[in-house]
Amino acid sequence: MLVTVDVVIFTIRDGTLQVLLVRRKYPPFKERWAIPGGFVHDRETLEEAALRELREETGVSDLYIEQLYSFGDPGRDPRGRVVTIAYFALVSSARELKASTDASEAAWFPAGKRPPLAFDHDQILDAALSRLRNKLEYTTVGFQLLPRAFTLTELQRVYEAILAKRLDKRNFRRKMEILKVLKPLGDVRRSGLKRPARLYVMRRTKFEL
Amino acid sequence: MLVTVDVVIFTIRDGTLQVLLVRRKYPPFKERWAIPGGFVHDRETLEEAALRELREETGVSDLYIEQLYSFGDPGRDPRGRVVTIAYFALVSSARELKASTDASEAAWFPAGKRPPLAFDHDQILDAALSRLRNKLEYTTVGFQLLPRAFTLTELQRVYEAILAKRLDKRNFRRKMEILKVLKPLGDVRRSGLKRPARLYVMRRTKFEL
DNA sequence: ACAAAAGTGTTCGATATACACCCATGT
DNA sequence: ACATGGGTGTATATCGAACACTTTTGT
Repeated sequence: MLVTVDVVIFTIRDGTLQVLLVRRKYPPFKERWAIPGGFVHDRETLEEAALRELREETGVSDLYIEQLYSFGDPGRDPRGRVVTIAYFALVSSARELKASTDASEAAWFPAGKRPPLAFDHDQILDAALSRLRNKLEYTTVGFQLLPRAFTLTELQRVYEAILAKRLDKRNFRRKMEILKVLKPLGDVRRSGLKRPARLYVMRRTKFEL
Repeated sequence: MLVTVDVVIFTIRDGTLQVLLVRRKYPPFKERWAIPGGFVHDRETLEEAALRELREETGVSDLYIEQLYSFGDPGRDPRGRVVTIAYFALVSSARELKASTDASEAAWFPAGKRPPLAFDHDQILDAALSRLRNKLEYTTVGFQLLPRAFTLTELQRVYEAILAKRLDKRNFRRKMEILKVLKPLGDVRRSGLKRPARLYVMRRTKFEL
């Protein structure tokens, strides 16, 4: 029986939640877009395999990753029995990513507006999305999508992009304050023609996440 | 690479949350207790495999089951690379279970007071316990541990056994009322020398769980 | 009559939501 | 001076936690 890992890689681009997909070059599902993934090697843990796939696709390695769910219906891959352990990962929007992999065409798609995917990858992506939305509410995963230093408005835009709804600025800021994870940097970001915004970094907390 | 399913089977016995373990007859971990499990067959889904293991161990088949997490560290099984998809299942305390399997010795242990287990099964069991406790708070999984008809006190005892703490009777009943999942049966249970308790069944809701 | 478990409301603090105006900056 | 996004507080509704007495039955 074959075991693979598939990694749903999210980032924020242009203010929307986007997911990295690769275009398949061979059958089955030739030319269809799919979630990046590959076989688990003999001496690596499942998470190491997921991190390796991630690094191969994006070039980055130190980031948030979490096991999502395992999919193994017979027939999900027409070539044979393949069980996949799905992971999801969050990449900071500041990271410079390998433009497109040597081996395969890769591109970012808005998570909600994407082409139909190969295999059961639509199902996997939906599971990742709903897990991400859930965790956003009771953890600090959202911070993983931003660069080290960020403004409160940027953070709020991340939440809004993921939840796909507008949030109240004052309530949002109060909630963040209660979490006690924001450390003011004293510094500001001047982004052009308006009042500069204070910068924050995430305080390392043992809990949350 | 080998793929197995392991199933953490919970029930309520003597007012405590118990888990079904089997004693291993062969190395590795000969004589140690372990979570029941086995290989995934070629033409069955992962969940079907988990249900089959469950039926083989307990003789029951229509019950609550849910995928928990996958464990696949190299070295978790000294015989070779084995990835296991862990499930957890809830068996109603009313069910008559096969006393002990033909093939292997099986027994119930209090979930909190159990012997050290084979492989990484302690880790799996801990994960199952914390998942169960979590889900208890925002779903109706707890009902799965009771027979079809039950009293409110019985239901409260289930919650208390799982959370390992006492709950307030009035607050508990109000919470159940808000859930709108209790259908009064009109009938009562006379259990001896005291006031009879009203019986309820769970109303089938599409949501929850 | 009494022992034993069933059943029932109210108060209070904490948390979540709705809502509008002034501030600092660059041009 | 004005346009732009940054920043701030209060009032109300909702939810969870604490808490004690009366009712129904069998003996």
